[in-house]
Amino acid sequence: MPTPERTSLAEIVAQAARLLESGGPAAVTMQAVAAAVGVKAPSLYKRVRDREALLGLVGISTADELTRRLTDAGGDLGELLTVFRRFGQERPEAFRLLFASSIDPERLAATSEPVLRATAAIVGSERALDAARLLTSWALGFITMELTGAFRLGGDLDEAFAYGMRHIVGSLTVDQDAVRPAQGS
Amino acid sequence: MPTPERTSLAEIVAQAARLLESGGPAAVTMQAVAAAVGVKAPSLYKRVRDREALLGLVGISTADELTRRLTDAGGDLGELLTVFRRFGQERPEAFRLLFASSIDPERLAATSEPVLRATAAIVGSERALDAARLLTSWALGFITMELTGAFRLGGDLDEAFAYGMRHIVGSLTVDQDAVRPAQGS
DNA sequence: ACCTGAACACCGTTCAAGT
DNA sequence: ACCTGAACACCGTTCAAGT
Repeated sequence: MPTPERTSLAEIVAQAARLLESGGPAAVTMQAVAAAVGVKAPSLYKRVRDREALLGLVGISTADELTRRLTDAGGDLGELLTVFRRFGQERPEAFRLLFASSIDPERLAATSEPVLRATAAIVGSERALDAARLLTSWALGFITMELTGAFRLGGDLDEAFAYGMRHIVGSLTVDQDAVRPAQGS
Repeated sequence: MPTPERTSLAEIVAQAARLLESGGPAAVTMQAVAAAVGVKAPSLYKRVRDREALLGLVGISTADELTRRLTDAGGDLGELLTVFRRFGQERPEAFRLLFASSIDPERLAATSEPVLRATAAIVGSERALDAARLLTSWALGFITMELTGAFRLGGDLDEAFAYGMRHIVGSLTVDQDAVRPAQGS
């Protein structure tokens, strides 16, 4: 005789994400997730293959949320970069998970899309991919170091972010091969 | 009556690093490390506070190794970036650990030193820190995405790296405030 | 002074048994 | 058809007892 469902996959993923953000990956135990959705641990395996798959689903939902924010941000490159950074600050654990685990290529492509459109408008579709990778790499590295606390030599981080943004975006609007190097200091 | 030492802290850290690289963080169990150095798990606690502290020591030794390579690389910025990338490719797990966990600020300062010297020579000591952060962020992000396999939209990664390097290094030799934007595509 | 077996708490996962 | 208790393997860590 059928038993009524006491939870859902969506709720499981949501609670796992909540536990991740509040206590890091170690806090996402199957028992803690089960308790959060009002069920015992073995029941989770009806909806999820194992813990790794569950974390993968959290990663996917994180990617989708980021995609939504980027899409809503409009086409300005500075705006996109700022939204990206703010997302990392608001959900540091989810952000780390997203770029630590490997995500489904199609989801990632969707996340890249707003950035690609913005770079295409500046450097043309030919160079849009390289430019998007330049921007994404820099922002990812900056946010990672900011979250890890690797920026400990002092200085204003907001200013450092603006400095980087100015230089990176600026470099796209210049034909690098035509730039004559300035003298030192 | 004293018992002769059957291992050493250095050997423990070395074996932990070896296990990390060959099987990821999950392979670094206290039992596996103990077996690798010829001892039982409880004995490790004579030399290491707990597993987390052991991984911290692996991180420190990784930072020191990276510092050594960067110092030996000379002062050319492109050379430094290439050495950085190669290190990530050779020791992906150690690289990930290094930038995931938080490392002792002094060790990190030592690692930054070669980069800071190189940027100071180009933009002056005033802006050396911001410039070093720009370069390090970009390289860290690029390597992270390369290792995770996030670059799946095709294209030549060596070329993408060279593209980024050209633009980032190039942007340092230009006064961004004086650059007039080019028109789109 | 270092090493170990035994023990404990905790976790992921499986499965037979319940409804 | 979903849920659970019981069980298993495995892990980190502690500690009394060995040498």
